[in-house]
Amino acid sequence: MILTNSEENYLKAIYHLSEGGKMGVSTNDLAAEMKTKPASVSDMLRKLGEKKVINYRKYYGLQITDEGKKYALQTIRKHSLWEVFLVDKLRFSWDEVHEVAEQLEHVRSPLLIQRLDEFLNFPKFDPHGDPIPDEFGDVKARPRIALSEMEIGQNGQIVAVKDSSAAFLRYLDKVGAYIGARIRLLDKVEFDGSVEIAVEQKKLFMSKDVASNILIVVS
Amino acid sequence: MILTNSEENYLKAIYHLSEGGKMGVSTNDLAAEMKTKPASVSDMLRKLGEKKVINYRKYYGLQITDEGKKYALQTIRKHSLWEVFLVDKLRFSWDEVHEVAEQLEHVRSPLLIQRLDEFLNFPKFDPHGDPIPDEFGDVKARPRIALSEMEIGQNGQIVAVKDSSAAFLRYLDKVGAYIGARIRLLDKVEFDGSVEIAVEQKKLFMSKDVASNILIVVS
DNA sequence: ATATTATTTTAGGCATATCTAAATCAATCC
DNA sequence: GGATTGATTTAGATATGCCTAAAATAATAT
Repeated sequence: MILTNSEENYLKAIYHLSEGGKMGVSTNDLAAEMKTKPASVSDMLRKLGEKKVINYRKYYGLQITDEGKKYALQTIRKHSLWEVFLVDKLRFSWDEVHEVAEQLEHVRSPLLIQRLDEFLNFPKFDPHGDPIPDEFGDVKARPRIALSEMEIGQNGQIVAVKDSSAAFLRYLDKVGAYIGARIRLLDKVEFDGSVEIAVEQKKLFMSKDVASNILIVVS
Repeated sequence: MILTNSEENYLKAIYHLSEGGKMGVSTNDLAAEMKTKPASVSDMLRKLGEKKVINYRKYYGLQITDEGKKYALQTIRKHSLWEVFLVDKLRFSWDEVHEVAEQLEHVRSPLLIQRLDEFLNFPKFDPHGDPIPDEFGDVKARPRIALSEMEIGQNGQIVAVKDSSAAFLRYLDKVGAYIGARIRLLDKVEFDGSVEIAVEQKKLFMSKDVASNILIVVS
């Protein structure tokens, strides 16, 4: 079955939203993610339902099917490989790659992706530290460490927290340390184990207690 | 101004047809080239006329404008660079590249093309031996030699003939030596200067007289 | 010069993908 | 339980790009 570029993009967004959030994906959320209107999303959900890549019951909700996941992972794989190409071979910085990879991911040629993968030496993670699905759609679990265990100069991304108390989350919110935020460990204070980090460019200090409750994927 | 992918493709075809043939481009020819129907071409010509990339008078004919040429050459440049990438870096053979490059050429990112050009070491010719327009749309004139002057083992493409007599053209037609045909010089007979060549894979012998009237671009 | 033929264009439809405005459904609040 | 609110869907438009069938124009043949 052939999906249009637009259908591929929606499916990718649905996959990301349903993995990250765990709960159902709302029409409004999808509209925001796709920078479009809820009415357009409804239209598309009906089509994706007809193509069996999602289970869709109107006014109720949706669920991505195994078939749909396969397509989403395929697209994510292509996107990621192109990002690696742009950064490793064409000297793009990680903030320049997304828009271009968004276009490149829709090029249809299995041979191209196979050869690109080989040319890039079968990378396992994209420039943002996210794992690259293999040709069968299998995703390697990302090795995560506590922020307190990072080395000086290392970069990473917040992927989870151990403590989910409201007080802790309020604090994280205040300093801008949301899930997905980019972290760089600038310095470690040996005396008390506290750390100096940059969260999305913004420098701040953090106690060892806090830092050991934040899980990072290094990139 | 932004052109759609389809508009870019039409413009490229118009450019090629009006360069190669010299005479005006007919709606029918364009339809054949684009594998579509004349009615669709008429529609598109009106749009291209409105966008001032061609001068179009219905039932009369069309002419590509300077603006149009600029866009066509830009697209051809992107196509060619991707072809070089596919062949040089991803080990594609020259007959596998066209369809993929056809998709890649529509990716919009000036930085991408600039960096790709650099990554490929500023190639001047594509894998078919055609010149690659530079970023300003300038095309290097291709150095052409007579078939009789090729070295053994060299490959090239027929680009012109010196003798245009009907008899000569009939002969060329018979052996499949059309403009654009791929040539490989297999052997030269010192005694009479005759050559053994492969024209599009097909082996044949040719007298020095004939061979010196066929112009080749080596690749 | 008129008739035939070939080319080209218009008219009207279909599919994708989007939009705004209106209608419908679900959930929550007295 | 009924009314209000918010989310979602439908209805009706627009734009691209293609199609077939019919009309209009140009080229040619007699």
